[in-house]
Amino acid sequence: MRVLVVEDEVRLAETVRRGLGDGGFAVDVVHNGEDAVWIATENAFDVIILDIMLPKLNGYKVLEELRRRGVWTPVLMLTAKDGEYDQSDAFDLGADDYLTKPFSFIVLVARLRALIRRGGPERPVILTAGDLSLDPARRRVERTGQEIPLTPREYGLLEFLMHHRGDVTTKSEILGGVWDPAFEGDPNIVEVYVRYLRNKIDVPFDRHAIETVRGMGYRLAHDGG
Amino acid sequence: MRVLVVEDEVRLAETVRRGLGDGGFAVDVVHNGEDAVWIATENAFDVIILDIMLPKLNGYKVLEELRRRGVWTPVLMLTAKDGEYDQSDAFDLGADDYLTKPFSFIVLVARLRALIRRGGPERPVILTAGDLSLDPARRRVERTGQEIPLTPREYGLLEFLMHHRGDVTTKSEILGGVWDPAFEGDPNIVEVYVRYLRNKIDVPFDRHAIETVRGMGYRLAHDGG
DNA sequence: ACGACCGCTGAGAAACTCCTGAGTGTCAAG
DNA sequence: CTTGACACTCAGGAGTTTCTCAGCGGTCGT
Repeated sequence: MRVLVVEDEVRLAETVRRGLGDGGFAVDVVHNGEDAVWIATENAFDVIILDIMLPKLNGYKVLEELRRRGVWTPVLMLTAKDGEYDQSDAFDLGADDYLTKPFSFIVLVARLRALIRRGGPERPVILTAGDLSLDPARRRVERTGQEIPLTPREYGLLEFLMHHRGDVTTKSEILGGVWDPAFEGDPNIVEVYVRYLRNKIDVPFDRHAIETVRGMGYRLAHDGG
Repeated sequence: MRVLVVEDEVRLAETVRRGLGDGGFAVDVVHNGEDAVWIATENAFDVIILDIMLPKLNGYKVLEELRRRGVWTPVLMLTAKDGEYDQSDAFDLGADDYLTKPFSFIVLVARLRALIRRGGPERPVILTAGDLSLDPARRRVERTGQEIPLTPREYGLLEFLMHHRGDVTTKSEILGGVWDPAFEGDPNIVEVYVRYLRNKIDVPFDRHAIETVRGMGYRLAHDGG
């Protein structure tokens, strides 16, 4: 689940990044409106958290520009209580939800989930690979109807692989998409989590659902193993 | 897609190198301004990532010097937030885009793609030679729809030959393009890998897809053997 | 035909990648 | 305080890939 956070207050941005990261979201942060338009145009995020007060291009302009460019990713706007803009403006411009600062983190996550669940009409709500299924809205993974409990990291990894199902993804891509983009630890962590996942989702005596492509990365089979 | 990274912070340079490398870019890294001018003048890069704070010759001087020499490769500058230079200076001097450190890797790649796209016509996404096909995005090679698994080196060699398909490429060119430009080992390695490739991609009882041109080098036939 | 050169080949050493089990640190619940 | 869940680190080992090397055979100029 990829989230773009557009927020110029570094402290707040970091808090949100960490919190959502722990919640299993892959978070990218940009600090001004221009970058926001760029990155949101070039990448497919599941939801965008957009502050109004921004350097270079304020939140309303960003939203306007995105919609003009045909980017219909759900947007949750952050409005200040005392701002010059009225909250209802957000809806007028095509925001899908808004939150007044300061906000509770729990509320933020709940609203995000709701937005994602509503989602875009074009995106299938439930990802599947063979008899493996993953429901992003409920963060639930099943094999033949049987729930498989996963930790947040495991879930993040599986969701990432599901999105790229059939393609080889490199360890760096996985690190960038599932861990913090600036993660500087041992890349071996990917191998370790692939193993954890395999232990949970593989069918005994069957081949791995997650195939190792030596020297390249990993690929989740279309038929889920 | 060749990228030159000019960055003196070794850690950051390495991160960028690895990330872009996995993204299918051929990455060269230099750590100071003088080397940057030299290598960028002598080679045809598709885009240059240029840090401002550099030993010997700072980023602005490098850019100035390159333009003076008639090198018009698109340049993306990395500016520090607290630097003495203003970001708008970058545009004045002929930079095509800039990014403020610290930056998100995703943003970097998106900007690069955009720059390259602006710079020239899109390259064909899938390379073919007869019933051989190579998909750079998926790092996947097929013959009549049947996947042929290759090691990273074998893949690199085949991709190189595919790019020069129909032309004779010398052993030195291959060494420079597929191995590290500073490779100092036995050039016989090329012959060895041509053989490995032939064993995997040739059709039995047919002529070699990779033709030997004695005294010159190798040529990949347009019709793939 | 002969020697010099060039590319081909098989074997094996060296380097690397990935897997795995064990262990540390943190945090929250009991 | 203890326990357990989770995220992550680390080191050893198996297997693969990369590279080196030496001998062989074909080709070319003389």
